[in-house]
Amino acid sequence: MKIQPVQGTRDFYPDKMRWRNWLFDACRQVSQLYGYEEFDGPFVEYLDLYAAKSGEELVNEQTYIFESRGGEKLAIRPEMTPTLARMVAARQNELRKPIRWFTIPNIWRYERPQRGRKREFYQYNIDLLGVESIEAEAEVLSVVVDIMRALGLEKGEFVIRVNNRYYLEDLLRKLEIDIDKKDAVFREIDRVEKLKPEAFRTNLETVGLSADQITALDSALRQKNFGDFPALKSLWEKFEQYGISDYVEFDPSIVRGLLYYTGTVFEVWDPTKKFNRAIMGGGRYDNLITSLGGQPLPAVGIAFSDVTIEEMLAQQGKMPELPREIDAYVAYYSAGEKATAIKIAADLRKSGLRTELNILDNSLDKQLKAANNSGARYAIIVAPDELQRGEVNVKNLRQREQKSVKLADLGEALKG
RNA sequence: GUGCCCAUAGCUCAACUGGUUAGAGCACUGGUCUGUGGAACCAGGGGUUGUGGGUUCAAGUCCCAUUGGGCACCCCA
Repeated sequence: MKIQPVQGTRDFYPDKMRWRNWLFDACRQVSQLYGYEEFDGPFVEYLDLYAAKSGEELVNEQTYIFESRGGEKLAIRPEMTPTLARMVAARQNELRKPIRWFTIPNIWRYERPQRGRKREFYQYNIDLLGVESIEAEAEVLSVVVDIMRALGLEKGEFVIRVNNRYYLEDLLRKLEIDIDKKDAVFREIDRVEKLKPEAFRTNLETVGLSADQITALDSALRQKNFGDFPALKSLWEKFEQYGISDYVEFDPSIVRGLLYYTGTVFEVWDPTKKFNRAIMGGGRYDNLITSLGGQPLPAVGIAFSDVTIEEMLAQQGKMPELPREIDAYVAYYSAGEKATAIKIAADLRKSGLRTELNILDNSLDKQLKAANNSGARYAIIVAPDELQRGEVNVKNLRQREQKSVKLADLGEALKG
């Protein structure tokens, strides 16, 4: 019987796992540099947690829902923010503020997999809660910029597109577009880039906008200047102070689908747009904690997944080479030297060196080949003649040089 | 959830319009080389052609279903 993996799930063989760890390490390191702490939560929640505020389609069509044995409606987390909000609301008073948290949960969404989209993925989330000023946005985006740079992406290789939903609402008001039509109009704005111009017009006509309103809206969306809109103006001043203004640009067509965003929204994109989706998405969600029964608490967050970031790196030829690496491989001439080899390996490990011991009683020839494939920097060859002098051969596998070393000096010889 | 494309050894691919025991390169194992690795040469193992049905004298090749992968839509990380 041959069983294939479940659609859209991920197998991480060691080669791939090294990459995942590399990615997670970068996220953790940078987040901690800014004083953010890692947290985690359960990967199942009551469905109601999402029903409240996530997007309708996300909950109704893309969430894995099941009934527990007790008959409760449960959901496998399709995003992390509601869990974060629930946890914060539950201990709101005792938590030190502002709250700087990050997490890398495993997320599930029931969608048709395609490039940059699986059903199972890891999603780095960073959130800053308790800061009303737009300085929060600047700090969170600054972390994001540093992570991208830690991953090897420089200026011009990614761009953070920023907007503010209130700016859009303002725009609708100026164009005298009925506020009741906001959701429908936002939806079209959100995908204006993907729609053909005619489709954009027709869709808005269907919503009930006049030809003049559509033309005015269309040209306003091309305007890459937010004028004197206060929130955006001071946000750009902060970007300047944080030294990240080279990485951001204003884009009035950024809306975001999730319902809980208020004010600032942002997305990270591949500037070549070869990958025609946002790599990251986030924004301000000032009302989510209250809607889950907490006291008012402003919040800003952003998230990206291992799948999209991999696509981004691959697209730009930036996937790192991460070969297997250990410090030493212990080989031995014959079974007679094995006991000594075991002891040497144990000693090396005690001194913190990653040491693989040859475990098959095969020829030296094979052992050296294995040593080479193990990714070891050094091969330790335990052989009778040298052993009589209290020495072993130490072979630098990269430089192909070999010397005989006293057992007592072995640890020192491998440090360089 | 809708439409379309794809599926042959661990990997990348072959196999004329359906026609004899499904091939190659790389990788792997062994040998040339029983105290020393990445080269070369030689040899070898490994596929009931994703799975299950059907058509046919005959199917990797045609049909149906199913599973997985990909692209667009949808949505979104």
